[in-house]
Amino acid sequence: MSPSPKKRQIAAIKGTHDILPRQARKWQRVEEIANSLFELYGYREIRTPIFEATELFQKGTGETSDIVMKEMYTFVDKGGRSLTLRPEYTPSIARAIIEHQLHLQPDPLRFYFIGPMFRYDKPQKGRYRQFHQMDVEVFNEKDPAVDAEIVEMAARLLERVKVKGAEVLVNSVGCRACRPDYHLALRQNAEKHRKEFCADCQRKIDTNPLRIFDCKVAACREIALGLPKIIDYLCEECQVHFDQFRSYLDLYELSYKVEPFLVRGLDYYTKTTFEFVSTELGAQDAILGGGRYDDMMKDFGGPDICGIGFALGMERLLQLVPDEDSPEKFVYIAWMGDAAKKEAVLIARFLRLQGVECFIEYKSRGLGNQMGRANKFGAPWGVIIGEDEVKKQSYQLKNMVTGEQKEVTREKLLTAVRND
RNA sequence: GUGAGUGUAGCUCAAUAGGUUAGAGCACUGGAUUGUGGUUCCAGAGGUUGGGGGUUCGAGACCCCUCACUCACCCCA
Repeated sequence: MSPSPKKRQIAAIKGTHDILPRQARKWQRVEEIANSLFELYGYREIRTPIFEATELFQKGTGETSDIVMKEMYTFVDKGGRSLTLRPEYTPSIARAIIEHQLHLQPDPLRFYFIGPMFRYDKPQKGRYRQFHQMDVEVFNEKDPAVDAEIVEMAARLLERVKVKGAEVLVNSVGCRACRPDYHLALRQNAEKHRKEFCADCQRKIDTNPLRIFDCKVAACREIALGLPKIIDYLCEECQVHFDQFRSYLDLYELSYKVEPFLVRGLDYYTKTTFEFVSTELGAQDAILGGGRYDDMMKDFGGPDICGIGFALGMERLLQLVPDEDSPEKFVYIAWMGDAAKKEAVLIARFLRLQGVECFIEYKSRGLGNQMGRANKFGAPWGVIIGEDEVKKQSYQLKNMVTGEQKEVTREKLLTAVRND
């Protein structure tokens, strides 16, 4: 036969990452903080499938958005259905509400979720193909007070996970009544400067003039400053909404910046939009972004209820969350000989039943070796079990920090370890 | 999708101008010490130099392709 084929190492696919135990511990910490905070505000977790009908995102996220046009993981299943791994979460929640008629139930329509999203982007710092978002959504609350509430909640979250220096940007993008007028004015105005813009911006004049504000070319920025601002074109309703939103932010004593050029990338946003940015993240500087989407449910053929929410990038957030080395709290059980091994297993079972974390290894090793491992793993306690201990039914308990050691019964062992 | 840069042990990095068997520190395994850890000493294991092809007497180094990562564009969380 031909020479055996070379083994090719199978690696995690592009844009995906393993979250190894040390890192996972940090994820858990942040997730727990987030979950309990959201619950505190009356939000409840909702979990939906990781893939949906492709059509859901085409309609919900928007046919013209980059996400739908070029970034979706879409495939056909064996039944011939076109499915898509969710690139964002909002359409899934909207779908679930309509499907289960959640708006007719007595529960509040406030939801949160943490999980993976998928976009076929070119990976770079802060941007991955499988990434994770925290998602928060409120439905059927028109009042601008709720807009401010979720911004405040987001700010509290960052505070609790000790992220410093994030800036809060807010804006209003108007509604279906006032946005067309603004678009027209913007386009006409930009048209006057067409020759002065970069090639990209010239194209944007025709496709999506709002995007001109995102351009980083100095000349374009210069011109952009003189272009009309959405703020000056808001209809009465949107203007009042925005003013009240701001007054509630002031009530919360939250510092923020009105960023008239803040444009959210998805088509469905109306009125309030906001974004938290950090200068420490590089080009992908948005930690979270969100806004109001008052027309989405109706457009889905569902009830005419409004919505507002935000998505937060976990990978980006975790870059900013300081590491915390929480001390280990487990008991390392060292044993010598077969009789002691069985005794060690029983002691481990006993302690675990009592809610004490313990660690036991089954490979026969010298005591010095075992103490060395206990130390290396950071165990604050070591228990030593040999033939004598089995006979006496009492064990050597060693404090790995002070080096003190004493003989204890099973019950004394438990109380000593617990009271530490 | 576009452009630029970088890939050597698990990690951080060496290897004169292309020249023998690719080295070091940390980490890992074992021993000194078979009932006592952190220090020390000794030893071991670990690499087709990201992968493939080419130039050459000879390639970790040079050329081409490819893959991955990084940074930026684009876009977004």
